[in-house]
Amino acid sequence: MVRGKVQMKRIENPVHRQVTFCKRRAGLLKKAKELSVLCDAEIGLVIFSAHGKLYELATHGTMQGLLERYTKFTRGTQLQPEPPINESSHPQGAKEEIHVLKQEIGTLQKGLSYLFGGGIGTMTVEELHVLEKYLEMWIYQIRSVKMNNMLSDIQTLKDKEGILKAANKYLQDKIDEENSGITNYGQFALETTNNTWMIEDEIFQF
Amino acid sequence: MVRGKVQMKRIENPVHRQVTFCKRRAGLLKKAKELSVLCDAEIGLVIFSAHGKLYELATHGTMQGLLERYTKFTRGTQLQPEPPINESSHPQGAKEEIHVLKQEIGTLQKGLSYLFGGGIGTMTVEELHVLEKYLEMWIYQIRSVKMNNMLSDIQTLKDKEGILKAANKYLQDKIDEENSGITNYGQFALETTNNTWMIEDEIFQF
DNA sequence: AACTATTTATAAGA
DNA sequence: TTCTTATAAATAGTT
Repeated sequence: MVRGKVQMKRIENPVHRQVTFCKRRAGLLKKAKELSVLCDAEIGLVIFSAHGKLYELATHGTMQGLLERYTKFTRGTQLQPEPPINESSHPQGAKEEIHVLKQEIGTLQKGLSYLFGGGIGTMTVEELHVLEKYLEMWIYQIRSVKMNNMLSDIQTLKDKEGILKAANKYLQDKIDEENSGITNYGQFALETTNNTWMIEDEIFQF
Repeated sequence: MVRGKVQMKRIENPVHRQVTFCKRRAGLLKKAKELSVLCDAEIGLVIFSAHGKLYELATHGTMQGLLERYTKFTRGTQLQPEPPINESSHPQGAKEEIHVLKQEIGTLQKGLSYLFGGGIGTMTVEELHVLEKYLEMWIYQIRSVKMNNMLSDIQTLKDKEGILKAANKYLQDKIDEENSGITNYGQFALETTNNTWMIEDEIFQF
């Protein structure tokens, strides 16, 4: 007998939980069928028990058919509002761009799930190959040669910087040595911090 | 008030049908949530009204996640682990965000390889086209962010280089001016070509 | 949307 | 699981 309201939380007693699961599952499936019949609605119901067992109901045809309908229905709203980003329009806000990018990825993930979860037709080996090629290309491009080239450019510039600094210091030392006690030209080029250089009275900041 | 048992057949009166649909739909969704909470079950419920409107419920995460699980379950295939994407250190700030993006990509990649590795994909040529577009866009955007950061690094180094060159030249001029006709120290630091610098007798090549 | 007479679902015990 | 039964919850028809 029902003694008072049931608390809306997980039933801790495993036996009770299992019994309740059986009963309510049956009830839910029944209600779903009734709604479908009475109101001419198409209903899909998927239940995974805590232990991973699957129970399902599809009222108008197969679950696969329903998922296709669902995919078609949601694809329009989930995938389409996908504005391409123009990175040059946000030259300063890398942060903002990244935020949008994250959203893009989320949407994409969603969209892909729909595409694959409720896809239509059968994929041939040929199609699989095409898709594989795309993924390979994708990964390859992320690690692309262009990236390597840019990294190498950066290294070259860093090397140049080191040599220029050495040359600068050498010249400074020469001046100091030559004019010690005679004339004081002051510091012409001085690295005051990691990011600031002072030449004569002018300060350059990176 | 309820007068006798309800006949388990489509309600012909459209107004009654609509009202019943609203009420029973709410009840069904509530029951589904309750079953999920009480018995720790993952439930997905999709309802298309007679007029095609969609109502849905997914209790653990998203519907697409559930559909993935459903697809996986019904296909009886297993998910293979996926190696992470390569790491490329970046000196500027957006590093962390990019790392997160990479992880996101890894997750998606995982899902994709499962879906494709499973060998039972269901995609039309049309859908493949859509996916193709999205992958292209995605690649472009990820590269964009990385590219921007790297370009900014290069610019900073180039700026440094320019200032160092200016300092170098300034010092050289001072020496020339001071010691003209008296002592010839030669060229301490001289850019001989685009890629070669000579300091004293040593030649540095980039 | 709110009300209420009934039916229906179901928790606990067996 | 299934049956029983006391009670809670859902809801059909009305306002």
